[in-house]
Amino acid sequence: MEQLGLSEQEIIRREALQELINLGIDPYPAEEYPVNIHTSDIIEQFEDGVENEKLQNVCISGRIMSRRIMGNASFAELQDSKGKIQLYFKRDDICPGEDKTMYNVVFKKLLDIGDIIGVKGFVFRTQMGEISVHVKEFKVLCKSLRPLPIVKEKDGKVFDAFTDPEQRYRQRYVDLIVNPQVKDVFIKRTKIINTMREFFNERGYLEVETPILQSIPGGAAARPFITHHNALNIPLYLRIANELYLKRLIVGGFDGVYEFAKDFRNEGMDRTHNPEFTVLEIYVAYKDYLWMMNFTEEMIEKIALALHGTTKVQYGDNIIDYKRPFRRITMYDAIKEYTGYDIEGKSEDELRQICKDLDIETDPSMGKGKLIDAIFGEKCEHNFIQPTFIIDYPVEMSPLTKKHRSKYGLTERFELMVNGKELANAYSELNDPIDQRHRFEEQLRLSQRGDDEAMYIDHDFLRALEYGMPPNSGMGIGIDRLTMFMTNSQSIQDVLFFPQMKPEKKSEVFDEKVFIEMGIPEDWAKVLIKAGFNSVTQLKQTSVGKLHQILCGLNKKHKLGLKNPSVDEVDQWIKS
RNA sequence: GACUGAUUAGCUCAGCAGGUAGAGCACCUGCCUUUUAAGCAGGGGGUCCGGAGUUCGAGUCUCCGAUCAGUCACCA
Repeated sequence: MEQLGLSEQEIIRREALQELINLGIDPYPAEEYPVNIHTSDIIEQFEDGVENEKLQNVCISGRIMSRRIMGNASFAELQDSKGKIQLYFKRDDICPGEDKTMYNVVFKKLLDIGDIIGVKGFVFRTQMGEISVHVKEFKVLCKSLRPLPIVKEKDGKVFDAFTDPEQRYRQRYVDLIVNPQVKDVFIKRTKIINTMREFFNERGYLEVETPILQSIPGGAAARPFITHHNALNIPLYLRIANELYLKRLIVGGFDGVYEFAKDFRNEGMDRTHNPEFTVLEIYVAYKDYLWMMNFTEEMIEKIALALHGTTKVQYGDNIIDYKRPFRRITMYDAIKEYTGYDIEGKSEDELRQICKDLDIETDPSMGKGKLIDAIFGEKCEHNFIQPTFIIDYPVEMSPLTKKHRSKYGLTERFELMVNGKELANAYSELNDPIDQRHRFEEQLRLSQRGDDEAMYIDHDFLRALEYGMPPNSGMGIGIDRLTMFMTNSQSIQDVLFFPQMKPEKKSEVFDEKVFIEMGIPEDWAKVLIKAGFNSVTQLKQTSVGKLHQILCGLNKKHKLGLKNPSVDEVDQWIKS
């Protein structure tokens, strides 16, 4: 009965699976396969006319990606984790004796594109000049029951590429199999993280883990995901940031702590936002934001070099140069540069007027900080394509940042802009507990004014500050965005293995029980559903003769092997 | 959440001005012992996203819904 839901090709593959079993071949063997080399190594190491012992006896495994069968000889492409190589199968080499089953039946009939096999043989170059493995023996390692999308390629040109975004993201495993460039992005992503980790570890900073379930979602302003702890009977939030916990560790006496953290924000999704995302946050004691700027530059330059061997990286139409030093400009100068307005010392009302003049929408809940942020966001941010540090943010926008050492009303904060987007954010951290309390209270006032993004007050964090937190500087950088920039990916979905999607539409299963209860045998009930009957009324509206025809037809078509009912029987089913 | 567009075979896509649903690859049968987007000759395969409507007749027109994508809104 199971063939009812399957395509023709899937049925054929299941039949092949059964035939393999009938031949005594285990399509899913348990034992280790003694692979001794990767495809890419073979291609690198092969030299014409050079006797290479290792290549005389290779043992590789992977997935069959294409087959070209030509009578008693065949070619196939095998793909492993590192690449692809062509295989050459010759009937009389595979089957030296009388019995040609392994070639004629197993290889030619029962194997398919997508199957995973292991082969042993020697490396040679074909007349057409392609380095190939001449197969002496092969072994089925895993039978594939679903046909893969077929992607063909010639001279670097790809035909029938598997491009549908929905399928690529939902079935990333398929995407990874047939689109080799995809793998590359994720390898780079890991390389970015490893480069950063090394950079921090070299300096003696400690990688730590802090809570993801928090009772106060602090450290940033964003709507959280809420969950519930049954045993404690309290709400818990998935963290929107880990900043306040890392600072507690600085209070505790560590010189430098960092965490690659999954954060969660219950907000819109688009090309640059996913509800869960990864941020690196690092805090270093006794440093300030000027030090942190140099540190950040050095780190990013190093990443670019590690990935590309150069500081110049293509992103869309632009070439971004991550060579140190990056441009630095204050937020006020940036606003002056792009709007002509000098907002230094302006009151909230004056700022509101400027917004109006600049055609920027405001609402009454917006304080000075938000107004300035709106001007910057609307008029300036997108202009900073090359890496640029925007420094000295207004105090109202930065409730966790130390006041500027010399400029009144500002804080010691920078954001790194690249490609017109925020990439990193850093401060000289506020360690004055009394000031911190005032800032939180100010946030509370904003929230009472209707700003639903103002920060929550975390009293335990304030208590920690009261014990004394050494001066320090912290920096956060979005790993997903950094990966996008470093791999020329235009969508965050391309740098996440499994981007958030709406749940797959479950095919509406009309319960066959309803038919069974009418007295229809279970097998035939399933056939009826296959035939598209989803309700009793629908069934009763169909003439008995037609129904009988449909049922017998499907039975034959799908080779179900059921005994056809008589017209009278069918009549009784729908009469009841 | 709003607007626009997409949804047809396993995959990539055609399909008109309503009239029995098409191609290439994949699949099946046969031929072919160094091919390569292999080739040659045959063949099967579709709830045209779902539902309702208009019509003698809907993949095609109208409405409702689902999913995806893009833009915007939201998002320091």
